[in-house]
Amino acid sequence: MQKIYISDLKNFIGQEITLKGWLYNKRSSGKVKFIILRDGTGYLQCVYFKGSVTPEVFELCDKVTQESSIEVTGRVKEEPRAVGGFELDGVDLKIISLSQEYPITPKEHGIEFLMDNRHLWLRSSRQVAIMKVRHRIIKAIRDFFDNKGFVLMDSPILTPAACEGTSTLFETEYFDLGKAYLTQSGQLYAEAGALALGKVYTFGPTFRAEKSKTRRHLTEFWMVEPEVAFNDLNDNMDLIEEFIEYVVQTVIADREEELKVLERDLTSLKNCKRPFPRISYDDAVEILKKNNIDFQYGNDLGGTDETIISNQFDRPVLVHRYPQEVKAFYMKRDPENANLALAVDVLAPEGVGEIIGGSQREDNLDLLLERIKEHDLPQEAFEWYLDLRRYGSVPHAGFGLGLERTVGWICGLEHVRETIPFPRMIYRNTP
RNA sequence: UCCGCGAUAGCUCAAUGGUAGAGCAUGCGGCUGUUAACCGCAGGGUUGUAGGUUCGAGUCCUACUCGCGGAGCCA
Repeated sequence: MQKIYISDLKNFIGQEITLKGWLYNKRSSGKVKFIILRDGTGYLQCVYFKGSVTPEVFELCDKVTQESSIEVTGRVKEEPRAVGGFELDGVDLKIISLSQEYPITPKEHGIEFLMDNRHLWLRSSRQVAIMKVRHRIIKAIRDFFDNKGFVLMDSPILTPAACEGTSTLFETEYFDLGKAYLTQSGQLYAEAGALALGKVYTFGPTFRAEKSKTRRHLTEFWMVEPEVAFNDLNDNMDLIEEFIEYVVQTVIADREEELKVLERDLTSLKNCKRPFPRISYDDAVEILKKNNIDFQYGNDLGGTDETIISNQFDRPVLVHRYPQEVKAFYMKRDPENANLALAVDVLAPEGVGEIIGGSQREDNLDLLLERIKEHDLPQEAFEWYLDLRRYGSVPHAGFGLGLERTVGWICGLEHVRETIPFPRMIYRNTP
């Protein structure tokens, strides 16, 4: 038998149908019972009148508890008073499994309680909406690169050494080969891919063992990292702009309903069209000074600095050419000023902050060797990476976009912990 | 790691150093159009843990545990 979902109801008006799902909420008014059914595709109010169903069915309406799995049968009609615009005139109700007392009631809860019950919290309408937007963002990201001829080339998750040599990594024993680490970035492998396939992207989980404790940090998060051979910093920024515009515009057009559930004001997101402002690090420092921020030239931009800078603009801003000391060893120096790295960060508006970090890579073997020594990195571990400069090196560039921060921005969420089904944070690895 | 805040009923919270309370949830009753429905009644507590001050501690002090917000670091 063909399964019918709530999202298909417009095709069944006037017909008697059977739907399966869970009881989201119920209300009663003596001789009328209202049961809100959810099935993952939507919500449907089912109405049971005492006069039009058997006494057994009417009694079941009282017995059935929140989140019980149920099967409802009745006639579909349009009903502007009900959620979703449709209503089921119920004739039958079957309980598939009666739920025990459900911990998440239709009232306020604290974040600790909700996080402890994350596996159940995911059933509530807000979380469902977030997961649907997340999925659409992932699809938009993949569509964008696929349509431009990029090849998805996955990078390993277990790696022999730090990619950037700075962050603290999760460590594990790897048979007789000593220690292995959970990757913090697929970028170095993406570079190998770019020199093999021209345009590639990696899209997978990455790990940071930093004891970060802010609304922007997870220990496990997803990152998409495109890498393009023969691209310089400007090409990279062009790609970033086109990419962000595509993802944001596609998602807000295609997930309007979910963003409405999240009460997201779309004004700022609709603004998110090319060209984006591009400012240098020096310009950014000027902005901070004008805002009376005591900022030391040469430092990296902090969270509050980013907020002040991004608040100057009505769409994402690209900040380029940072002091090389605060950036990774593999970034190419600016030929016009060796103190600057050809890096670019993207700061999202509305106080969201950094969502992208990227750069043109150092393609000169000797300079890269110098950088590795300066950063005190073990050269042996990077021999394969250096080979990319020994055998047909080319200018190339790429960037990494943090998926959860992007989801948080588009959904208008305070904290990234709601943007991933099961967040991993410094004080939480359950459920 | 550092700074700040917090822990009381299943959940969210209240309670001048003096008998531990409300809303929601649960159970029972009422209501033929409810929208976190509403109205009435009932059950529900080792106040995070361990010490201390006091005639008396949920409340004051000390330590610990757990969590939350932020900083640093980063996407």
